[in-house]
Amino acid sequence: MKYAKVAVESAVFTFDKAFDYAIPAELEPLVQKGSRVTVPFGNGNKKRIGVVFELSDSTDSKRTKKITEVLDKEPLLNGEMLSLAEWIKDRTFCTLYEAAKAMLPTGINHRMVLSYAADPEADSKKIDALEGVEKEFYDYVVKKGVFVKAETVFNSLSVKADSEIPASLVRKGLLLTSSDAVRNLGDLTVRMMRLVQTEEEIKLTAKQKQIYDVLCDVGTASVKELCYFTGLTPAVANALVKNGVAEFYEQPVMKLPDFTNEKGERTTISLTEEQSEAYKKLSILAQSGKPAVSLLYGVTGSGKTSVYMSVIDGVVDSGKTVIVMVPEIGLTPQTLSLFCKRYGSSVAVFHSALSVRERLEEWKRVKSGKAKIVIGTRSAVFAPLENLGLIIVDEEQEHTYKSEQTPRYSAIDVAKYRAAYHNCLLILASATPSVESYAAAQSGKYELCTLKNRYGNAVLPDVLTVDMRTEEKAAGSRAISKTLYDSLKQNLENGRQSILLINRRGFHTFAACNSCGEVICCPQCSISMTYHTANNRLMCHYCGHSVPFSSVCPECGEDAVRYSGFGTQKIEEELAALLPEAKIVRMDTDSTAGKNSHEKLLDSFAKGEYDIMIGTQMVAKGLNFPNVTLVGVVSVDQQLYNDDFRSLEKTFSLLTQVVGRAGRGDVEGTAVIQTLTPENEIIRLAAKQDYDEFFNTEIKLRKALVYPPYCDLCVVGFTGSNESVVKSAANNALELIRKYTTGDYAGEKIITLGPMPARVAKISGRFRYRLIIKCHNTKRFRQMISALLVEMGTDKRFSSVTTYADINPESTV
DNA sequence: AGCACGCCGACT
DNA sequence: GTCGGCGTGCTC
Repeated sequence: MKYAKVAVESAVFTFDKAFDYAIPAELEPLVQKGSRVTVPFGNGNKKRIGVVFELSDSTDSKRTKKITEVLDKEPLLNGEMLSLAEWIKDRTFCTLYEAAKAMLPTGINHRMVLSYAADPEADSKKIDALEGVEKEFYDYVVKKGVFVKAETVFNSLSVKADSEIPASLVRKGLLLTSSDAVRNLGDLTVRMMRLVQTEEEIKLTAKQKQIYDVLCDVGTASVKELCYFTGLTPAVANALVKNGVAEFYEQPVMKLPDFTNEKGERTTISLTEEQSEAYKKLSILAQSGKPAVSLLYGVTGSGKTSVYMSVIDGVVDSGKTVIVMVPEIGLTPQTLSLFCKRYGSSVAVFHSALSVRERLEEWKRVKSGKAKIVIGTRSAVFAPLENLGLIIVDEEQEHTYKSEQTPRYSAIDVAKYRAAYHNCLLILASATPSVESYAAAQSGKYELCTLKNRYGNAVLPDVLTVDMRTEEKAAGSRAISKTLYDSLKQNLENGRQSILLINRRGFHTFAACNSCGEVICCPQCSISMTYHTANNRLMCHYCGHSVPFSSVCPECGEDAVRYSGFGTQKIEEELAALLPEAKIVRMDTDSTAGKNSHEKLLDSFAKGEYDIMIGTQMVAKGLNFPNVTLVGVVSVDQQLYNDDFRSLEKTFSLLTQVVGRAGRGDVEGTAVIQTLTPENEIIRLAAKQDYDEFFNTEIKLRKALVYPPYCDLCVVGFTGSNESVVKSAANNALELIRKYTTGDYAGEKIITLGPMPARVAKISGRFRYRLIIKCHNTKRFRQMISALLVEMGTDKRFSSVTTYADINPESTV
């Protein structure tokens, strides 16, 4: 008998491992390492999906069950990926299956679907005894004559999905169940809605009328948009269609970029002396056949892309493959089209805006060896490329490279793992490297390549810092100073474009009662709600809860609730009033309503169809518009005085990039920064674009206060709906850590802070507490944290609390 | 996390 | 005497 070690889905960290299963003789030729299978698991032998990690001729376990089914003809994960999955489990405290799943495209996932059929051997007395909905349910299944999907029965009979009825019928021996792995595809299209012409008058409910009215106004809209504008659920849309008032139709979502030239066209890249020096250094490292990490530090506008494109040429020519990671692909269409033009169809894009099916197709193109260059966001680091020759991480300081959901991996750490495995070069590129990376480069751990000069004629823009405490505001505006207004107006008159940056975090349009002072908060989260002009509703950005805006205060009953603050929508309104002749476009990262994708908006902005672009941080990054000569930052303070240890670094990086956006062409640019604290050093350094001085001050601070790179941080988080239980769980964990460090883990040098509530203390009704541990991320330390998670996870007192650990999270608040 | 087993109270 | 409440323990 042969055996397989299988990582099983929906296991929990506390008992997760590769479980031994026997391979039945008939499946033996089909079961392979890296393939998915279904297996019976747990007391109920419920069928679950698993991934085969190893094959063996023997087993230590006494009771092995048998693999039921093999789902893949070809293995999905090779040896490298399987060991990488174990490495990720070890470092991020997830289950083996979760780690494996993170490496696969969403479209490839199966889900287990439950179906029912009548048991032919059922006791006829029990059948006769059925009544009501139970009888209806049973009769429906009998009528179908075959196994029928649970979901189908629920929908046709309007039975709720959590109904007890099927379970009871199964218990009585009347129904048989079967669960099957079904491929999770679809999502090729987005569901749109339009009205149908009808002769007859149809009576609509109040809610249906709302959707009807919106449709009358706009003609067509996606169901998602309709729900956003009305605050209703898709159920109301379904009802309208059922009534024959409207109909659904499907519209394809975003397309892959066009490969105008299949083969690609290699235009010559001319490099400056400085660039070609960096290129030579990187090429030697890339061809050395040894693993290496290099930090490519080049000021904004120094042409980092030209340098690493040249390195890629060499690597591709030597028959090897390349991964290029970018922070947020939707906002780098320019980089994207550059790659597609140059390398044609050997480029594959791992793009969050692609449909599930398109993602799967791209993944298969890479897996089959047809595509050799993968460009994409965080998950692109798992691209199934063989023979990797180079990995590039663009804007390496960006937080998007760290996953904040299970598995909580850092794509840069994974890239290091893969670079070591393939003996290849990893390039971390940035204009403002993270303090940790730059320190590593200085200590010689990374190879440092520096580009100090801006490319071509571009010069640093003038930076005006506006003191918002004393500065006069533009007429009728609360957020825009006269200086900024004058600059915008002048720029507009000169026929040039401007970008206005707004920090969204904590800087939204909230609603408060002018009579009693009550701020309208989300009932499930400890956060104030944001006013949206588009649908006149208050929305919670954490859980999505929304209510119509009302000026009557829920607390004191006075008609005195007003909204205020400077959200992007509010700024847009103010600006439109100030500069009525300007064409303004707004870009929100979380705006769901726009019919135009970011890419389209950016494209029309680049073509000059708009004069001013307003947006949140993402507009500051990686864009290159030669006609933009003015950049304004509405307020920098929220970002600067955020109480995370990285807030100075983030502000510096943001400001440097924003300032770098202005004047990339031949015309000198201007940047206007509005702040309440103009004396702040960070603002001065960013205005000068002086990274080195920033680094020198910041690294001293990190050393004095013991923060990375002088230690690692491990956040242990506790969430649950009962605050006092969550709190006592956190206290108990602290006790356990004390016990460990004086016992089994004596000598482990750590500093524990907390427990304290997270800054957003409650999300979706769940309270959040955390411990912050300053530590060194060693195997022994991780073993201690594993032990802690297991002990917390098995303690009955805390069964209602979820405990997790995250090493070096993106933020500690 | 699920899921079943098992040992107590409310009902036929 | 049976149904079903949730406390407890296990998962190859």
